[in-house]
Amino acid sequence: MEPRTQRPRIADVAREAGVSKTAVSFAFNSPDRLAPETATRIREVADQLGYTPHPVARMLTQRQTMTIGVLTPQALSVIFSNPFFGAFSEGVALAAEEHGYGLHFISPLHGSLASAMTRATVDGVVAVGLSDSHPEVEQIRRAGIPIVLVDSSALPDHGSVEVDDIGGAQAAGAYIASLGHRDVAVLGVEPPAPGGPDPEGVTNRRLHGYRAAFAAVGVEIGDERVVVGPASIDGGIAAVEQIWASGLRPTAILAMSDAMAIGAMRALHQLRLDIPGDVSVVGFDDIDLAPHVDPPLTTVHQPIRRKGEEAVRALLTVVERRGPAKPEHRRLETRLIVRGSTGPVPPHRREVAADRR
Amino acid sequence: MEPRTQRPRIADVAREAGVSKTAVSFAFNSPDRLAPETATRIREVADQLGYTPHPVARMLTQRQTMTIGVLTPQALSVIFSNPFFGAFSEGVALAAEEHGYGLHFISPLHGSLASAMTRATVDGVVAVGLSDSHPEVEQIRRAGIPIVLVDSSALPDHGSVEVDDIGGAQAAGAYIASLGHRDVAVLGVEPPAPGGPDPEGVTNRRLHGYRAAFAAVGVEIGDERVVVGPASIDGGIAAVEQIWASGLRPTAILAMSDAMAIGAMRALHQLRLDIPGDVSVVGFDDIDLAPHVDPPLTTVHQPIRRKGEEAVRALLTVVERRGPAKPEHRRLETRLIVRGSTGPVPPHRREVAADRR
DNA sequence: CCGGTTTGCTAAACCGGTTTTGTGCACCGG
DNA sequence: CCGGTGCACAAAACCGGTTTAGCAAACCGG
Repeated sequence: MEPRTQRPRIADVAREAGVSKTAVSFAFNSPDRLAPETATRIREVADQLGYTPHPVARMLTQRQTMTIGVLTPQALSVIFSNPFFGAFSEGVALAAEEHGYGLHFISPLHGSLASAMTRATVDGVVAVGLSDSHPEVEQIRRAGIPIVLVDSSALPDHGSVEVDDIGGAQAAGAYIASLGHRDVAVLGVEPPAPGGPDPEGVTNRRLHGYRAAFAAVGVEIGDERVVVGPASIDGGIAAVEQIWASGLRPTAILAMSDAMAIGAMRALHQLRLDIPGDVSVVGFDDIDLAPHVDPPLTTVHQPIRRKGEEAVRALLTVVERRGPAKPEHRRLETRLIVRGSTGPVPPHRREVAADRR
Repeated sequence: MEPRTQRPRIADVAREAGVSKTAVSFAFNSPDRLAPETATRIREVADQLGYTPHPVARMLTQRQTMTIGVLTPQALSVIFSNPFFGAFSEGVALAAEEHGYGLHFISPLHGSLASAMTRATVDGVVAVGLSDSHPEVEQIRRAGIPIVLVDSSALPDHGSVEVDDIGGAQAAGAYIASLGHRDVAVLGVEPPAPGGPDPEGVTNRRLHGYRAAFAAVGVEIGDERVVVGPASIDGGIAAVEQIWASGLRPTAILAMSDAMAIGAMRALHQLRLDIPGDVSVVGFDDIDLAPHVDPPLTTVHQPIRRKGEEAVRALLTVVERRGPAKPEHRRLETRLIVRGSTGPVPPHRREVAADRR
């Protein structure tokens, strides 16, 4: 009465073709070990029955999944709202496809990254924005899964790909300072871990760069001038609203992501402020659309796609050779790209450097 | 001499705890079938050994992967370059995470979607832009994998989610026509299948809408005015270059994706043309950044995220209940959003309707 | 005190393949 | 004519778990 199992199994093919399971397996995986006509006969029977080897069973015996995971400490639904991630995924996908690997996105399941990890069937993972402060990393290594960290070089014995965050931020800060701005605000990206600002995280590295640049002109960027939020347009809008609500009136905004910068511009526009006439805005990432927004966004360029590609390449070198090759640590360049969203500080806000504190 | 197998297996835990494999399995999956203290003891041993059940083995016995696939007929690296896809993925991810499912992206492996499918371990797939002209669909159904089609309602016995492409395109066309434009060009999205223009595809539906709108004012949009390319910024640039190279000088461009529209604007800008003064541009999708580009993009809005969500929901209703519930077919609304990239036809190009053919 | 049910666990079968080992037969040189 | 080698396939073990069937001891009402 039960319709039995839906899809044909290897045993069905074997019976139908009058051979053993072994023969069927051979027909698919090493046909040269069979007499040619036997092999073809088996295959005929197989696809006449509509048989394809069950991928899970195959994974189990071969001990590999031909899949790499992309691990994010935040929900995919928030991650994907940042255009940066799309471009990054593009790079990851490019390298993965090139090597015949599939892509599996892993994000916290019911709030737990750890439990999501245990469900995931991957040969290795690219973890973005995950520092060693995350206990998950330890769990992954215990599971013996190769891992490459993106945007955090925390673990020396695992591969990593990052960019020169400090240098990029410093360049952006120095440029803004050179335009005469002394009253600035910083828009930081939400730390992945809700538990405090990760000292090794992207946010802090970039902040360090900004601060270094302004320290050089004798200006200190206080914590009250740094507001963090999700790296999205809405996040940028909310951040600017918060800044204005707190009474600050900066003449320049340093955003750690282009999406936030664009949101900031929208919010400023709503406040009837001109960019860059009243307020300058500089982003970070240089997403594809950065040159196309109004005004064209001055931002720190980072090679987003290459970041994804390099991460996968680094991962695959350790995945594909059994032995743990010495982990690669790669740091990619950043550079400031000046477009139209930045300009000199407005005259009435000009102050002598010594004026301020 | 061999370091044996890396990660501990269930048998190791069983031996160490002095119980049977069954007991260990129970300790994890149905602890109530064990004496409380036995269960806790087993778990202690387990995580002291660093044991977690092997996900692949678990999949095999439970006959489910808790993963859904997103199937695209094009390489992920090209798909992800379209901001639309990021937003779509956001919706997919949201619904998937909500139900505890992981996400697996499936794209052609070595050029073959079919072989990529056989490798994929998923409980169901959301196929975007895949019509029944793709033989893969047949293969998937034979494998007994539930499927929901996005942007093509071709198969009545599978769920589908689409938007009112024709209506949206018609609205866009009618609006452009109402501004006096009679000389237009269309930027179509590359048909997923290299094998000719899929008559059921998105491109043709939208084209149908545009043509209907212009037919109403007595203008026929000839095939020479339709150029297709990848749905990306670069695709839009290339398409406009091709149009200009062919000698056409349209006063309005109807793009089937915002990314192409933005690329088109860039190319037009390079040609020293003003938007919308010389040429009007209208997109399709209404991506997040559409209001922020220069000039703000007039476009046809479609609920991108909801499309992803609905697709997953429709898929899960059939995945989660054994029996094949009657497939859902959902069609979402589109609407024209007028912003700044469109305007009246320039005076020197104004022509009486009767003038043209 | 006895037959029957419940409790707590184990042995064995199973999921659907791959891989190792084994076997019958043809072939082949000595 | 005979032992050795190679070929084509089969039998059985295995991958790492879950699930079913089963069994001994404890419990329980009469």
